[in-house]
Amino acid sequence: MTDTMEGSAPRRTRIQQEKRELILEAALEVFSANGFRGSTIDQIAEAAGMSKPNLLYYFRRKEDIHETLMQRLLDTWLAPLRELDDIGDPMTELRSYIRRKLEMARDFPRESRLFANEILQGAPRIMPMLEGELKTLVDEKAAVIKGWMRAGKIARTDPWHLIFAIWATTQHYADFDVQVRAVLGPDRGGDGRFEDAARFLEQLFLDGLKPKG
Amino acid sequence: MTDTMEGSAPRRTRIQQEKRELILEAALEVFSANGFRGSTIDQIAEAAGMSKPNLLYYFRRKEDIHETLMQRLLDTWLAPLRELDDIGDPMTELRSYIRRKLEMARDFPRESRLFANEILQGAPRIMPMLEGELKTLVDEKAAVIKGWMRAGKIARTDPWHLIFAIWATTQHYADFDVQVRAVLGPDRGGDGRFEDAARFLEQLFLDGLKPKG
DNA sequence: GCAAATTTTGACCGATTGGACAAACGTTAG
DNA sequence: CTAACGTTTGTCCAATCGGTCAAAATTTGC
Repeated sequence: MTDTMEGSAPRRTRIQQEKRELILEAALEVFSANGFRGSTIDQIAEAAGMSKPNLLYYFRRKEDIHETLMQRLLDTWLAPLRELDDIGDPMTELRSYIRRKLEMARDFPRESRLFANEILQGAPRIMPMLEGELKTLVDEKAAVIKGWMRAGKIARTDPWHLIFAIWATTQHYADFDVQVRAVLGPDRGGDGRFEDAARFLEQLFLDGLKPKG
Repeated sequence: MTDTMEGSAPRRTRIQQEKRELILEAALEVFSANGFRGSTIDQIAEAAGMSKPNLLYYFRRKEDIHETLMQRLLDTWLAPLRELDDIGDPMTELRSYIRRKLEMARDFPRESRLFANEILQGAPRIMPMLEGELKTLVDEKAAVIKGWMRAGKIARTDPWHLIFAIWATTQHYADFDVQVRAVLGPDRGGDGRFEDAARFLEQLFLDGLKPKG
């Protein structure tokens, strides 16, 4: 191996690609459960079924794994918001955005927790991305929502805080999963909890709590 | 010192009381910023202005500090929900519950993050409390809310998920503070963000997003 | 088949960690 | 004053951590 594996032209072997994927998968499992500092290279190596020095052959530092994981995460994580589009009925757009976010919390809880962990610790490694890419995207979508409000399609309110509320309520089911399960109990906390949540969130965001009539 | 400091009758000195408070305050700062495993006794000792062995004289293990902190936290953390009462107008009760929760996120962000950290890691140390005390309280308040729904005072929906949504949206401003600030930017992310959030959440929960009229 | 390149491993290292311990220091009641 | 008790500190230890390194094992290009 003459390459440093980090440059702009990775040029990787078949084995390198496979093993790196294996490591990233294992690291996602470990990091999301224990946080960055709470996770050890040994844990990740064991979860990936290889020795520690072998893992360090593919990622020279623990931080490199985390960084790679984080970069990939953010792209897929923001995809639903990117899809929020000006064309189409606003209420329908919002409803499907909420549903997509909730589906991500259900299908990718580890990614959600990894992200939550990073933010909780003050986002030391992704702060530039929050102030740059993320802020730009949110501002852009907030403008779209503002347009809907001006057109009288949805009630006037703060688009930024609306987005925060959608993030908070949906990701809650991934990040606080153990609490949700504990409170709902064995029967209601089963697989059906996501459908219940979907129904509730749709009603909350679209109708509020005011009694009808 | 003949006492173990752990029994049912602590019997503590004036200095012990003061120093233990000092340590708990310092530990809250450190634990909430770095998580349990990410925090070191040395960090806490330095934040408390004492040496590590001296700190270990008051709390024999790192885990004891965390446990004590967690026990105190839960009481104050659930106080707003305990106050949710059957008497009084349902809409007013819910509004002030939301406001109280948001005020706690504003005034006690470290406590919120400490709690979030613990849940994110799977709540290894407080699981019994979640399944016991917390579940009981939530079930009780869910019954109250259900009564309001039956009486036609508020729209029919799932009380448990309603409580989750209130938790998620309010605590979001403490747990994801850096993200909220980054997205809102220097001007809108200032001190006023909590008033904006309060206005938004009130509208969201009480009126929904449906355009009026 | 073979040489070069890549992959894997065991042994090891310095730094950090949680915690133990005895000695020194301070406080207080008689 | 002083003996008993409470407090503080310096020193030390074993375990764990992230990471190195050279040698062995394996794969790959020709």
